[in-house]
Amino acid sequence: MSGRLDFVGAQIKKTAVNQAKKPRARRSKKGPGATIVDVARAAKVSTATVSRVLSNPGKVLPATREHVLRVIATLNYSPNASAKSLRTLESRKLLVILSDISNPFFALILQGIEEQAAREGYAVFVGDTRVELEGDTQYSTMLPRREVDGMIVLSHGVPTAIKSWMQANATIPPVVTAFMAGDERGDLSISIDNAALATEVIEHLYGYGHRRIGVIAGMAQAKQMQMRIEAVKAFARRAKILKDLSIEAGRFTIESGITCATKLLSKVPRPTALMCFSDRLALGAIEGARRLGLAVPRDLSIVGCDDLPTSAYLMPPLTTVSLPMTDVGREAVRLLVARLRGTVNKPTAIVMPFKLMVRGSTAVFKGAGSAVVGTDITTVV
Amino acid sequence: MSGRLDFVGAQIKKTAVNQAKKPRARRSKKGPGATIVDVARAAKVSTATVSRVLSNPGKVLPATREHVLRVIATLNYSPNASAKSLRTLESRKLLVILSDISNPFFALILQGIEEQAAREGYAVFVGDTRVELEGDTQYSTMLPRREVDGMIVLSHGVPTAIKSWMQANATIPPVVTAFMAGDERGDLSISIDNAALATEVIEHLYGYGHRRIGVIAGMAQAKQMQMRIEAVKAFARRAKILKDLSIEAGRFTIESGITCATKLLSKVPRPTALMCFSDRLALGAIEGARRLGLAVPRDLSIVGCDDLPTSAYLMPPLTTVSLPMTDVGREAVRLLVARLRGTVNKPTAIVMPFKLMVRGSTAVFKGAGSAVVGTDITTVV
DNA sequence: ACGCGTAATGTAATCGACTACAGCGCCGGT
DNA sequence: ACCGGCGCTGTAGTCGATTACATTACGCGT
Repeated sequence: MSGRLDFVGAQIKKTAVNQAKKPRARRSKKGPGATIVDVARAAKVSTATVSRVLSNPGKVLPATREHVLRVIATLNYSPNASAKSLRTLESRKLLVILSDISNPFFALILQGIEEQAAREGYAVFVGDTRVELEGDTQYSTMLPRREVDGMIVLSHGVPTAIKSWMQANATIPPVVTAFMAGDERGDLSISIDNAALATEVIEHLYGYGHRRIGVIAGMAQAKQMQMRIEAVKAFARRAKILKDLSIEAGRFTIESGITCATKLLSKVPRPTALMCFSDRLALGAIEGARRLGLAVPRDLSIVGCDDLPTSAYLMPPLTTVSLPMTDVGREAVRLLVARLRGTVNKPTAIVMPFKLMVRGSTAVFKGAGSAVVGTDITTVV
Repeated sequence: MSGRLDFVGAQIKKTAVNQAKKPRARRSKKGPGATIVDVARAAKVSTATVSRVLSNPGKVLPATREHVLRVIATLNYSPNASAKSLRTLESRKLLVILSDISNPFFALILQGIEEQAAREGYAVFVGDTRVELEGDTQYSTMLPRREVDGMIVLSHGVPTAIKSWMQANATIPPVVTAFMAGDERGDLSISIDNAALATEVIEHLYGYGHRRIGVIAGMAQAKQMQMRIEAVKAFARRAKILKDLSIEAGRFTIESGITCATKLLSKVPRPTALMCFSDRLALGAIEGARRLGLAVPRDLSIVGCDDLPTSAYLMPPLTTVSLPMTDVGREAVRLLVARLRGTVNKPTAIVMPFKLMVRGSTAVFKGAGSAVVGTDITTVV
């Protein structure tokens, strides 16, 4: 801190001569790859021509082009990607950071990303931060190192290393956040209206006559979960059921769902409905209820969120909120690529739709401890 | 085809002079990245020293090292990955090819891969071939282009482009196959004993008294599925129930499970048990049975395969075969990295264990059309 | 015949980091 | 005092592809 520049270790010298050039021995038998020089030599053209054949075929005489292509095929040449990106300053690779790839929620987003990226000619890296490992993983260096042209963050926060790197650059960084909220969001974002979502769910439960409602929120520190919680509380306050609202949080796992449900259901009087902020939590909640001898939806209504492909096939089919995971992934790539192309150069927030899917896990509440199984009518698959 | 080398498009000339060197203008204000030259200049050392500070710190005087590190921090320098791999001929990246990332089976393998790769200092690309798109995607060029050092194939086949590239090289290629069987397998493989697996499942059903058994095999053309089918048939032949064995195949989706189950259950006499080659198929089968008014396991026993995290929480909890997806992923990376390091240089096949998890979806068959719900005893969670 | 534009190709600088080799300073031995 | 050796640094060539600029050939108009 108080350090002067007391550095003296290095000495600068001009060293002498430039000895007779003895070019270092070229590796005699190279491994797999033929290089552009090999091709040029074999085809008796210059490397420039070879390069043009591949990236600018119009500028080359058809006869030449075909001849070169034939040589390329013969030598089984494929251009070295590192050399190319070194020269062109772009890698045509994207990085996706997420917290748990084994969670189908993220896997579905990733699928959308991968699909669209492939379509746009980009390859995709996956960085799994394994929850809460947030921040400074090896992945945060990939953007500054130019290993990737851009990145998409699905995790619960933009790594701090990236944030500072972002601030160093005046322009909008090539980073898109998906499913984030508020301050956590980057300049480019794809998200949903978490408040509206949560409101719609609790309205559904309220409309079914539920007044004592429990909320299972995975990872309460995540901003988007806070927004949902706030919305739920706001509704409850308006509906004057705030004192009967209880909230538990943990992680986004089935086990956490069981634990939270168990806690919530041990309250007296017991909640008649649980809203869970993910389908996995809901699955856990159903299991927790089962262990307490409660039947869903007879004794307890449960709502999930995400609408995973399997949720419609649970017993009972899960009432949940369908989120456009795959579309969000695709949209994130579109936005990112637009930014990379320069088409987009100001902050952009895209909000995607959601849809409440009323299925068999919620029912109308009919007074003390009993309910009528509701509405197969509204069921959607 | 009959073409002589009639190519004359290119002319070779020696061109004249080498004009006074006017080095092209260096871009004045560069984007994000400081380069090693900038660091060297700012630190008043050579680029060699900077490079050594980062990759061979022992060879640099501590005072110098710290000084350089300080400059690096100040300039926010991070080395350019392309330049590095161009020089060193390694990228420290791996490619994973799979057929459907949204399938938790693959996602779990990928999780293991990613985790181990990160530990070993490799980053991971995901190539989703979206089933049957097999073969010649953009991903097959990544190895020859040296965009990645190695690859792991989880899909239903090694891309042909890779195969031919592999043959061009004498050595064992840096390619590991996982969950493949027989001829499809590469020189380096991680797999399970599909025959033993299938045999154990059908023995379980047979032991419970089932004689009319249906098999739902996703993607029958995949070698590993054929092996399971063969094993099942072999057992059935020995047990003299071959004529009551029926097999349906489709894809590895819930919908396919429903379809296949519907077909199998419409036979007369109806099978009393279904063995499904994945948990998703099993979930579909349960749904198919439900639609026909059959209760599981009372009217029908169902066995899955994979043991996805959610399967234990279905109603009824699914009897299935637990496969070590995550371990397979980890093991694949270990093997691949060993090959890259040269530790492994001959064909290696690792066989991983599996475990039948008897839960609530199978029951003892008691004569015509009724069964006793079996063995919560054996239930494992 | 001459000049000039244009199309096709070649030449060589360049991207950024790594590293073999060479230079220099210093210490200890004789 | 001199030499050898070791330790730290610097110099410059190299990895492979791209591309600005130079060069040449050729066609066309006057």
